[in-house]
Amino acid sequence: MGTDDQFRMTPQREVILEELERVDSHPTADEIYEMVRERLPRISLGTVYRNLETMAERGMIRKLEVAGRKKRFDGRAGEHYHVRCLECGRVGDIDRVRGLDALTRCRKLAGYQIKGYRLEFVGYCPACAGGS
Amino acid sequence: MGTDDQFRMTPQREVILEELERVDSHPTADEIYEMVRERLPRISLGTVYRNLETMAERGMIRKLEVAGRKKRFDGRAGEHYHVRCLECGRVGDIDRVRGLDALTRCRKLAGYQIKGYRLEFVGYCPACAGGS
DNA sequence: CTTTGTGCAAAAGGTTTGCATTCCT
DNA sequence: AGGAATGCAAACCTTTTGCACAAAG
Repeated sequence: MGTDDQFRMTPQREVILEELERVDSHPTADEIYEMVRERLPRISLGTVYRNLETMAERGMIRKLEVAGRKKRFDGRAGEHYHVRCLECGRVGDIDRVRGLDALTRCRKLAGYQIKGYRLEFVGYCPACAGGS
Repeated sequence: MGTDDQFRMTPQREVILEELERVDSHPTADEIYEMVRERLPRISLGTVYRNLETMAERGMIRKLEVAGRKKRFDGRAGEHYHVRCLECGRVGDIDRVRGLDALTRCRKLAGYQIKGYRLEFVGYCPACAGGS
């Protein structure tokens, strides 16, 4: 009575996971592809996309929902905020901590020069009310 | 010594602007295209894209920096937050008000069932430091 | 032998761009 | 004329998908 199908830890997945955990840059799919390709030259971009998706569904990695054209992925656990560079698009982390406000942390930890923030709530609209 | 080139208020731009101000749904470019097309059947999608971009640069409208695949546009002035429906992708507004916290407002005003939020800071990373 | 994953290449979705033409001024 | 904007179609970039083959249980 397997509710979920079996997941196989293939070499491709192992390497993707390792590379993703090695960096803290929230790479895009094609960046991950390039990183992985140095170790598995024959891997295909399609496989990278498929596996990132699969692993994100299983909670093994995180798919970032940030503004911008390309999707980004993250090997880190735990909730945290992000900082996006207006110039180069780079995305950094900010721990989600109480007590010390995030803006201050941001300046201190990452050296980012903060210009503002975007707050986006998510949930179910009246029409879709299906959420619960 | 014209720093900026001249901007012409063409019928196409007028209609795009009117339609955008008429709704509060933060339409995507193709939704705007459909709306506008009922009044200007011969307008092209390219023109819509170009004009949305141009008008956003001039601050006449706002290009939303929200998560998701398609870009969205907004005819409203003033800063405000957004709510995104996890089911249908609809994007609603929440005024940025002090005193009454946003979560409460969100439930009251829009009837959204809030499941969480995304906070994204923006600024310049150490490498791009050019911001000032 | 059945299921799951892979590589490859084609398709799809969204946006941008080149070019000849039209519209203003 | 001369610059700016338009329509059309082709190009582009990112992501997804179909399919035949390979690998794992």
